[in-house]
Amino acid sequence: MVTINDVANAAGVAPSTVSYVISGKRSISPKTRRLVEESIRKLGYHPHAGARALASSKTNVLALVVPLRTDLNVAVVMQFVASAVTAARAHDHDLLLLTKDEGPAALQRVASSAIADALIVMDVEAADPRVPMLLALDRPVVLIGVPDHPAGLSSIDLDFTAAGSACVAHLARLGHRRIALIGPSPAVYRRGTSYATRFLDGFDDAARRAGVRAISRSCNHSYEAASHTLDDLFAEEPGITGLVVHNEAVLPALLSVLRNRGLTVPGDLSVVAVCPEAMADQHVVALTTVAIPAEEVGKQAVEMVVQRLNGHNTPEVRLLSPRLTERESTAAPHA
Amino acid sequence: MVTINDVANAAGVAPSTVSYVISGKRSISPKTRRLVEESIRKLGYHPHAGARALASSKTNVLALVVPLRTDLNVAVVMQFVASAVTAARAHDHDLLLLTKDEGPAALQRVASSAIADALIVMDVEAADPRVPMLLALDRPVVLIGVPDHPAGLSSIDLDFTAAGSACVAHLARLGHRRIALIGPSPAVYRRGTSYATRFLDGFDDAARRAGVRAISRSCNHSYEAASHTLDDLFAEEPGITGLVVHNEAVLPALLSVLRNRGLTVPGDLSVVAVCPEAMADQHVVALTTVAIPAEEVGKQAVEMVVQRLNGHNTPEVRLLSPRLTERESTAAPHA
DNA sequence: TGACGTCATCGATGCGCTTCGACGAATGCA
DNA sequence: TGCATTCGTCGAAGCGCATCGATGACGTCA
Repeated sequence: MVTINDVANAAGVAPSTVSYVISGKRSISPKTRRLVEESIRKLGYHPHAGARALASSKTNVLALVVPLRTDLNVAVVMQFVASAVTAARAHDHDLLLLTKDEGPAALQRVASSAIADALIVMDVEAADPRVPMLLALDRPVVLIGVPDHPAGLSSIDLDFTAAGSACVAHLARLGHRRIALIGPSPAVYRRGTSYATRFLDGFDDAARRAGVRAISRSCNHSYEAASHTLDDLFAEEPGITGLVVHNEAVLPALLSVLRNRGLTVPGDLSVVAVCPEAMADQHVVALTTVAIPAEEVGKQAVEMVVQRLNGHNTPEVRLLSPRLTERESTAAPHA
Repeated sequence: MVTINDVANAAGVAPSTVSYVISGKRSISPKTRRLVEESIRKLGYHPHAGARALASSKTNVLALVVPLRTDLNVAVVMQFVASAVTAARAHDHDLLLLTKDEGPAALQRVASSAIADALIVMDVEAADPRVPMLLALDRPVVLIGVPDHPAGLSSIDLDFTAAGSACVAHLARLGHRRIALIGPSPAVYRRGTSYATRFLDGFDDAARRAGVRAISRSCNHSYEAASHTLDDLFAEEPGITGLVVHNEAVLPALLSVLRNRGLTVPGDLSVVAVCPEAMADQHVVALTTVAIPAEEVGKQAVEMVVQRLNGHNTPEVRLLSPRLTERESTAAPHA
């Protein structure tokens, strides 16, 4: 292994000088800098991460806690992770992957062992058992999703309440008076994932304000489930002309069901989907969507956490404003 | 921070004794062991990862290089990562996430800085530029996917050649004489990802052996693309009665297209899909599949790498046998 | 009873790095 | 010319741990 001493010898300087060349924490004459940098390159020197962590109490690693269920959100989670790792590298950090399944103990472990400098936690629930422990961790933490009591933690998420409202507002503006929400699977509600209820709140609220009749159902993402949910909705409220789908996974199945029943979109039924932008064009008819800005969230999460590592010490809650993009799946209802 | 010295003091023993209690590398009297373990628990001691890495030259971290394009394979990649991280934890290792985009330099960096003990590299291409560097790395490496010249590297993958053959064999056995393959997107072939061509080889080969007329097309995963590809195939070979789909992402769109054209599955057309088992039931008709055993691959990849870390030093190429599960989407063709 | 082996524990050393205080040389100003 | 600064560099200390050789205590066997 090439050490800082090897570099120092090769360059004819002291090891500490090499260190200062690398960190830039003291001024170095152009001549020595050049000498050292050449030796580094020539020897292919890379500082030993462990030694560095030991001496400086910094690992340059961020821990990312991800829900690795394969049943849900896959595309969204993936987008998020991708942008987070990119952003982290841009700030000279690596990403350590933890799963939600490992529970609070894993967070404790990673923090106490100085494996990571900070944590980013996805899929936070309304009353998340991890929150109190994260507070006690004395390392920067950023949550994706907003718990009921964020206390001193930073968090970031799409403003799902506003998103719910935006969908209703759009349909109402087009003239729809009876609409329905197809929400996430019952499991999501059961887990208390707060985005589901926040969206529903925004949906109901906007419907009330707009004087629109609105009902909702949660729905699994099989073809069967989509079909049953639709039956339920039309049974309760036969005159539905607008559908809000807050469940990316069921979209393909749902659109198939509609087609099989001879219902055209947007002719018979307008559809607004809450999903990643990229998913809008993967269907027969391009979908009007409220985008889930997974990339933006990932990037900002990393940046918030890096800021806090740099001493910026005020917790902050960021809610990104929803953006509704009108495409072909919504139109005014038949008179 | 709680150090090994704190524990030693609390327990009234030497630091080295604490170390031996933890590692089990020397015998310890039951009494001291109890004392030490209690102190560890009471103080909430976790060994400092950096210090440990420095002293022992082991990080207990595995680097996982993932293709984080969101356009492709998302579900498969996700499954794989999930099982890898679980398996890694089972062997007391953490997972560091690297993206393919970072290129060979990132691998170099991670290895030279002693950030990770070993590497697992996904989405390996036939002539992968990373292979030579990985060889020079002097750390265990396991590849997911098989390059043309695996040289001294271990690798694991589904036996895609056999998978291609299995699909053809199944359709041939049912009596189909004209079949088509809808393959991955052109981008995949362009990148030289070897599983695509291996599958195609197996497909062609089996068709020849079975005396079946077989053609193939690559296909993007939009609705449009699916529709065009289908046109192409039927233009070239009007009598097609069996379809092999080696492209998870296009499945929903493809099935929609078929339905819209009034083609029933398996009545007019039998469909065999190559995709994760979990995806088989997400469609109107449960799909006959050759499973992509992402979980198994992830788990075994980790286990191979851990074995090599434990001194088991022979590179090994594992090809998992395909498993075809017959469901509702295949049947004998109309006479 | 003495020589010897085993078991449990200790102390010292070093892993590779960052950081702090110290120090000589070059520079400023009077 | 002399003194105070500033600049660039060095050496030493210490981060928390694993590991090796050494050391006693104890038991065994002759």
